[in-house]
Order: sequence, then C-alpha cells, then structure tokens
Amino acid sequence: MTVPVQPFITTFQGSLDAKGRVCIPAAYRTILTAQGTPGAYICPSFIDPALDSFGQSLLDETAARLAAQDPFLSPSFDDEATTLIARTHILVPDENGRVVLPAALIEHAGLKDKVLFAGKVKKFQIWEAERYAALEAEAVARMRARYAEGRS
Amino acid sequence: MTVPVQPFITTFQGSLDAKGRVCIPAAYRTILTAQGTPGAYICPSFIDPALDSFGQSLLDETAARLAAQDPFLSPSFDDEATTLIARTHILVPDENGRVVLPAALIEHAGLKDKVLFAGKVKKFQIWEAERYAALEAEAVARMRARYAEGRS
DNA sequence: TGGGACAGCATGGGATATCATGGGATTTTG
DNA sequence: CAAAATCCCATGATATCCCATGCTGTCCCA
Repeated sequence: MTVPVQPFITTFQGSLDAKGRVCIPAAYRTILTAQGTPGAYICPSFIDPALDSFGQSLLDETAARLAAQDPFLSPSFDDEATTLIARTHILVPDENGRVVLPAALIEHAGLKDKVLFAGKVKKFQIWEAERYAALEAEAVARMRARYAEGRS
Repeated sequence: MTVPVQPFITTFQGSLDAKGRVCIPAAYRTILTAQGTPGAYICPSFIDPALDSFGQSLLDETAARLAAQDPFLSPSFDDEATTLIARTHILVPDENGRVVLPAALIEHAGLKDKVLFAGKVKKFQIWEAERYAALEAEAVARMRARYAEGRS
C-alpha cells in the first residue's frame, strides 16, 4: 500500500492562549489544504488524553468504511459513528493559521499553556506538552526493548 | 524488492556552525535528490546518540507500513509513529547544501564543532566526531571477534 | 611528471521573508 | 445591553535566502 497523501511528520511546540486558540503549524496547514480540506477536523482521542486532527483524506476513508456497513443492522456501526464521527469538529483557521478549540476538547486533552503537535502519518495529535514528553519517553523505551530482543 | 536506490556509503567529516547548520556532503545530496526528496529527513536514533538521516524512499517505506494500520483502531501503531514519524524532521538544504539542525536534535546527538557523516546503506548517520571514533573501534572489534569464532 | 589554472564544495556572515503570538476593535447573540 | 465570538493589525522571534570567501581536489598542459 502506498502512502496516499503527504504524511504528517515532526513534532511542533505551540501555545494555547487565553482565548482558547492554537496556531496549527504551517507545515501541517500546507498538508491540510493540499487535501482540499476547508480546515482541520478535530476529534477527541478515545484512547489518550489528546486530540486527533486530520484532513479530508482520513475523514473520507473513515466515512467510507462506515458507509460500507449497514447503518440499521450493524452493531459496530453505531459505536464507531458515535465515537469517531459524531465527536469530530471542523475548525477553520483564521488568516494567521489559528483555530479556537472548543472548551470540551481543551478539557479532554487537559491542555494548559504549552501544547504539542505530533505528526502520526495520516493524522496529527495535540497534547499537553508535559504529558506528551512522558508518553514519548515510554514509547521510545518500548521500541528500544523491541530492538534489543531482535524483533524488527 | 530489489535494491531500490543508490546506497549511502563512505564517511565524511563536517562541521556544525554557530547557527546550528551542517553541510550535507555532496555525495549524499546527490542520492537524496535522486530519490525525489524535497530535502533530507532527519530523526534522532532511538538506539544511539546519533541522528538518522534518509530520503524519500525510506520515509515512504516507513509511512506506508504505518498507513496500512488503522490510525484509530491499531494499538501497535502508536509506538512506532511516536518514535519514528513524530520525531522525524524534514530539512531542506539551502543552495549551498546546508541544513539547520533543530536544537533538540543537536542535543540528542551531543553535537559539537566536529561532526561525522557515516553511510549506512538506506540511511546515513550524523555523529559527534569523537564519539563515533570510539564506536567504530568497538564495532570493528566485534566483527573481528565474530570472525575468530567462525574459524575455531 | 610537476605545476598551474579551474571548478566544485564547504563555511562565515548579513539581509529578508515567514511564522507564531499577543492584544485590541468590531460584530453577533442571547 | 452585556458577553462572547470573530476579525484584524502589530510585533518579536525564527528560519530562509543570498552573497562573498577560502579550500581542496581535478584536469590540463608544458
């Protein structure tokens, strides 16, 4: 499988101001507009205290997968639709590339002053900075352990 | 899959200037541009105090492997994305072939004045010069030991 | 084969554009 | 009319671009 579109990579620092705004990194904005997205889709992660953000490509992909299921007869359909689709907001950046995060999302991710944007191929995540640092350290440690075991 | 592209070989010396810039060796730049890379992708090694650098080929390979997994529903996805993708920066050389290294990467590799570029087939690494000399000696010693074991 | 000219590459430094961020003004809504 | 959301401009920091210079390896010719 090839990479459909340009992937989100790199980690950026950002800040949440008093008005609840964050500036989406320019590199991500470029990718988003290349996908023909009017802005950024943002959804609270159902695993982590973080926000998942993505463009048209991943939204379409998710929507297509759900569309393939029967909306009346599939039990898994509702859960997925409720968790992923219904909780997704579209946020349109202003001319400086900033979006205002709804209070519910700020609370979900426990965002304070310093936030962190982490590229994850098809999506990127928004984290409270300190929380992410801890998570990254753990992820790297697990990768190191896998390497030491000789697994690929 | 056959050898897709020209391998990175040879070791080069370079220097880190006051602005945090290094000049990517011309031989490597040639290989990178042949891959259609807008620049060089650089990621802190999760094993060594060094930086892994590579072109479009290896990035696509990694991104494609991750893109094959569902970004919302796959547990194995996250560690690799966090360690490899989120920590990878794209650095575009100026017309003289130089890139500016982010401070976090300089710190990770403990880079000082003299740096060292070491070709590793699909990627090349950037090391603090003295540190690399020690590592190289150890690697050669281990190879020698393996050779000796093989004969006995 | 040695010396000299040349081209490509690496390095230093300064000017310029882009980006992120803070704060204020204006409009909308309840 | 008050409160909140939106728009817009100003500023500082950062990254990008560009030119100048010195070095080194290569080529050519005597």
